[in-house]
Formats: sequence, structure tokens, C-alpha cells
Amino acid sequence: MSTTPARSRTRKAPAERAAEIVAAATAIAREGGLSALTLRAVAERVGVASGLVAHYQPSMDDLVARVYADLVEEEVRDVEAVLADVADPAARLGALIDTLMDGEREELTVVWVEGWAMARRSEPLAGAVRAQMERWQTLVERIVADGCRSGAFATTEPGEVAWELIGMIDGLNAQSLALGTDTSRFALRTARAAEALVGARPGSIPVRS
Amino acid sequence: MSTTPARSRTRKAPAERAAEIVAAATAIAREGGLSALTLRAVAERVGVASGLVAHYQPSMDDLVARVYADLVEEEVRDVEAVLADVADPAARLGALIDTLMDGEREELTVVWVEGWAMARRSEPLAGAVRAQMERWQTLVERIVADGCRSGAFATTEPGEVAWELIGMIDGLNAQSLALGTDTSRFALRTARAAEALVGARPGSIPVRS
DNA sequence: GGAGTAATTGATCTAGCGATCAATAGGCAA
DNA sequence: TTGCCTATTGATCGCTAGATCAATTACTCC
Repeated sequence: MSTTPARSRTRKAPAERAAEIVAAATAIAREGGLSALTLRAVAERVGVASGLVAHYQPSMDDLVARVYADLVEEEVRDVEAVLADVADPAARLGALIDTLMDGEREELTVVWVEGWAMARRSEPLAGAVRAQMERWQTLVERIVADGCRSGAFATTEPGEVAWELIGMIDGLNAQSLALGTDTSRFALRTARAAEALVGARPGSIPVRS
Repeated sequence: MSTTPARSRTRKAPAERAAEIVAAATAIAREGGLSALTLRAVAERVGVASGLVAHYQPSMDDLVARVYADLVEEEVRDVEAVLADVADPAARLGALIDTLMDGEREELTVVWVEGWAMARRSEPLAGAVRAQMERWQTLVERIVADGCRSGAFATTEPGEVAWELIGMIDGLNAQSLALGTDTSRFALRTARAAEALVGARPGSIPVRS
């Protein structure tokens, strides 16, 4: 009665199965946040017994951290791809703001906010969160430092300014998530604030809207 | 064997007991975040059977929302008390930044971030989060509007600017929580960004450090 | 001082989580 | 075709969560 009727057992190469499991986990997290990422949810999505997921993963904490890192990593790469086409530092910073605040990153914002909250209870996740934040910081610092070299920006602490910019943008995204509003309405104002932070001429950082 | 040895049953007036339970719940949330706020944790802290907590609370979701609202409400009042002594709008905004970013609000930041994350799974909490954000927004908007009247600030949208300021500050606090660093190092820079947002003369918003 | 009210207990139910492991069976090598 | 290796199963354990409710008992009022 309680046994699941049938299951056509398919045997795969360990590497393939492991990849399948991580892929399913990533999809679940993207759709429902990190809190939806459970052993059984992954198993069901792959179409496999729950024990198999556990077999391929040392612990769920590790899988969650891994998925978090993968998702943010992918986001960083997306943004880097967008910025690659933009040469001017001011325009690059504007494109960064536009991209991160275009109102179509709600799914990632959920992951981001849940990461902050859950990191307090999971050491692996805490590490992943810190690492991925530094990833972002490095990316932004480079833009700011470039601007300083070209004379468009003027600050003696590009690293600190980068942290501040990231914190601002994340906070506004999180707020929009909680309120159910669109972040993009903050993009223009954020550009003005960014100019003050990097020491750019007012109006020199262009954003779409 | 499994029964707890003894318990001196003390009977109290419903109102008193209810208050006791809410107080204990608030203390737990302050110390360990909203995720530490469980039926049994509250019962243990009050020194009472778990069933009694359930008896006084329609559901834990409601209690969590209530506690969240109480905690933020108290924070808002604290800040209002600090700002009451400051007449000048620019100085008021500076005092707001100083107070919210003095690095001693970690406990509240945990509640705040967990609130964002948990609100997705709890309708009562989602309502409380929205309500308390509006509380903050009203407070900040008033400062900005005052500044516009006095000529210290110049913006046509004090309400939107208020949202932006709150989002920024919350984001920086959350980031500092995740990184384990001190928010206060962002206060000065945040004041510069705030000047750009409210349309104040650079350097006109004073902060402590 | 006795009775009745209702505050309080604590065992119990359901549900979900991660983790474990003996048993099973798929697919490749010989 | 046969046999072995191991990928896979699924039942099960231990834990924690919120919720429920019949039984108990502390207090108040007459």
C-alpha cells in the first residue's frame, strides 16, 4: 500500500548521475528558493530514490552551499558578459546598475536573501555567501578603479566603494522583493548616488530608464 | 521516565499570561532571530507546557508576525527618540544614518533579514514586514520633506527618496551581517550618497565618524 | 469549606526534515 | 550466456516542528 507502485531503475555513470542531481537541485533553488531545496524534492525531480541523492552528496548543507555558489557564479558571468561590450567605465557602472536592477532578477534575489538568512545556521553556506560576495566586490572594484584611472571617477578607496555599491543594490532588490514592487524604479536614483560614491560628475553615469 | 518530574502549576489571569508569552517570544527572537522562535522554545522560557502557548496564540505564524512587528516598532520608537533632539533636517538625516549604522543593531538586522526570507512562506509575516517598512518610510520621508521646506534639500519625490535610503541602509547592514564586519565603516560614505539623493550640498549631512 | 469555573498540563497526532543501510537488480566483462 | 560489480532502492531511524484535546488542578465565589 505504502510502497510506490513501480520504478524503472536506470543505471547511470556516477559522474552523469551526480551532474543530474546538481542540475535538478539548481533548478529547484531557482524556482522556489533555497528553502525549497530538500533531499526529497531533489530526488523526486530527478525521478530517483531519496537515498540516491544522499549517496551522491555528503550532506544537504553542502549541496545547498554548492547550488548557491553555482547560481551566483552564473549570475556574475551573465553580468560580466553584458559589461564586456561596454568600454567606458561610467557606462559600465551604468550598465551594471541597469542589469542588476531591471526587475527580472527576483528569483535570484530570493536566493540571495535566503542565503543571508540561512548562512547563520550552515557553515558551508556561510562560506559560499562570503566567497560570492567577494566575487561581486572584485568585479565592481575593477570598474571603479578603471574609472579612477581614466579620470571619470575620483576615489581613494575603490574597494570600499565597491562594497557600498553592492550593499545598496542588494538592499534595494531585497526591499522590492518584500514590497512586491519593481526595482527598476530605483535605477536612475541609484546612478545619482553611485556618482557621489565614486566621485563622478553628476549625471555622468548613464542608465536606461 | 519520559514525564517531566514536576511542575508547580501557577494559574494566572489570561491577560497576564498572554503578555508573558509575547514578552518571552520577543526576547527569544531578539536573541536568536525569528527562526529560533518555536512553540516549545517559548513554552520553556515562560516555564509552561507547550500546549499553553498554543492556547494563547492562534498560530505560530501569527505570533512570529506579532513579534516581528513589536521589535521593529520598538526600534522605530528608539530612533524617533534620538531624532527628537535634532532640529535641523540635515543633522536629523545624519543622526538617522549614524543610529542605524552604529554597528550595534546586529540582532535587529538578523530579525530583519529573516523576516524578508520567511515572509515568502507566511502571509501574516508578509503583512507585518510591509507594514513596518512603511513605518520606516514615513519617518524618513518626513525628514526629507522637512529638508526640502527648509531649503537644505531639493527633491520632488521625497517619498521615493525615502524608500531608496531605507533600502540602501538595510542592504549595507545585511551585508555587514553576512561578512561579519562592522556597518559603521559605511556611515560616512552613505551620508555622501544620501546628499546626492535628497539634493543636498555635498558635505552638508553630518555623521559622527 | 465546598463547588464550579477555567487555566493548565502533557501525551499524542501529523508532517517534514536529513541520514542510514541491507537488499536488489542493471549492465558490462569475460 | 553467465557472473560479478556497484548503482540504486525504499524502508526506516531519530529528530523537530505546530497543533489538538481530554484530564487535571488552582483559584474564586458563594
